[in-house]
Amino acid sequence: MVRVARLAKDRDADRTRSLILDAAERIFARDGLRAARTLDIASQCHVTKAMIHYYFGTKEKLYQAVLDRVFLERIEGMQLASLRALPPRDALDAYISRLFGQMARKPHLGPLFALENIQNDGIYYTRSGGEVYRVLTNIVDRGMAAGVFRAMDSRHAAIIIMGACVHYFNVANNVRILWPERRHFDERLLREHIASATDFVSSALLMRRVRPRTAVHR
Amino acid sequence: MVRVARLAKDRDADRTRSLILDAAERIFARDGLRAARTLDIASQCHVTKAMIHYYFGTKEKLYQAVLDRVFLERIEGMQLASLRALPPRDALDAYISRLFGQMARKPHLGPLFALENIQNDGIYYTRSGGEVYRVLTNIVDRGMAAGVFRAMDSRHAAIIIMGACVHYFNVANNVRILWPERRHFDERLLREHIASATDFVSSALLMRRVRPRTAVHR
DNA sequence: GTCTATAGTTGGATAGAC
DNA sequence: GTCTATCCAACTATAGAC
Repeated sequence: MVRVARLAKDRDADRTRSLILDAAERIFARDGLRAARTLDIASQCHVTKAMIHYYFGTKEKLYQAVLDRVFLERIEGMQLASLRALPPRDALDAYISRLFGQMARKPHLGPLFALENIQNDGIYYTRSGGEVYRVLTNIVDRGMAAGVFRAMDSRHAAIIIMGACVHYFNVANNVRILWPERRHFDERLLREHIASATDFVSSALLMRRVRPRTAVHR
Repeated sequence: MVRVARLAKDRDADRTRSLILDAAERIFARDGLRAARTLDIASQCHVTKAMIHYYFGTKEKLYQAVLDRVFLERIEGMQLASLRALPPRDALDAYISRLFGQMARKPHLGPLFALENIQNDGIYYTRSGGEVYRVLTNIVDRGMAAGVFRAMDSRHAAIIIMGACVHYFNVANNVRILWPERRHFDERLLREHIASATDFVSSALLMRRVRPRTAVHR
């Protein structure tokens, strides 16, 4: 190691802390808590491992801090309280739109939550993360009561809708399965997915009149 | 360690090999390749770590063997070739039904594939795993051509449908978010999910005539 | 606040007896 | 084919200089 101590004027506790959180968020979103390496996190943001322990104590506490931060961001970004007040169709549209707004800004959030659910049963997030699901359940229930959504179990509906929206991000690094001509995550594909998923969910839920087709083969 | 060498008559290479694969499948489905511990796998099936290396060489090769096996099971269980021959609606029903048949038998398959996609970009599975998606794409394309499915990009549709079906298994260990009265994965919930998801996907895709509602509030 | 150096532990893999 | 014992690399976390 030839690196020299950073100049005093370049030291900034808030900035360093936030850089570590940003890097940790990306690394944890790929590796999960157990497989993530503090060295990977440190070198991604050009600090030393010691800094992680100086600011966060342990890897586990850093992980908790990461989830606490994204949880706050999500709660603010989704504006859940306001959704409960909107009429069901508008609330559904707004819910999905805000959800995708967040995922578009940070495509790794899907994997981060997926790993947390699978590997840790959501114990680092669930504390109050369930609100995101419960608001969606509420929207579906109100839509059914108002007669604008088809009848179905709203809790299953919430999980299915969420899956329809977020699965894309879990397979995003592997899209060459379906798009061999593309090797990586792509801005245009993302926009297409958002449009498709929004449309898909609406079609599944909405009671709607369809203009009769001329040719129906079965 | 007080355990004594197993009696010669109780030695069975095929059985041991298969026990290791079973245990590894479960552990990898929770931890992923990197975080999985060979000691965990070994103790789950009451053999020693040494046996894993005797039969499979390295942890990575064991992981590959696990994915190769589930890949074969899936290909056989899905009977993909036959699906290409069915009319679109029947093919879609059969596809989803067979998919859920496999997931019901092994609920950890969802997490196993999710981790593989997120953490390894599918490189241990994709070799030919894309066929499962491509058949679904083909079904959707044929359904649109026949006028029985709504118009949409079939590749996005495939990803969305898959997400609607499998997300449930990723959050299954965390269902107390929505069902506080239940603490664990549950047989009845699974059946409900299968029914809901099947219905959801059909409603989203099918061109159908809906009988007019009497009261529509917006 | 940031660095280097290192302690302490875990875990993948191997050697060799039975 | 299965076991015990052990090697060694990788990793988290700490100590202490600047």
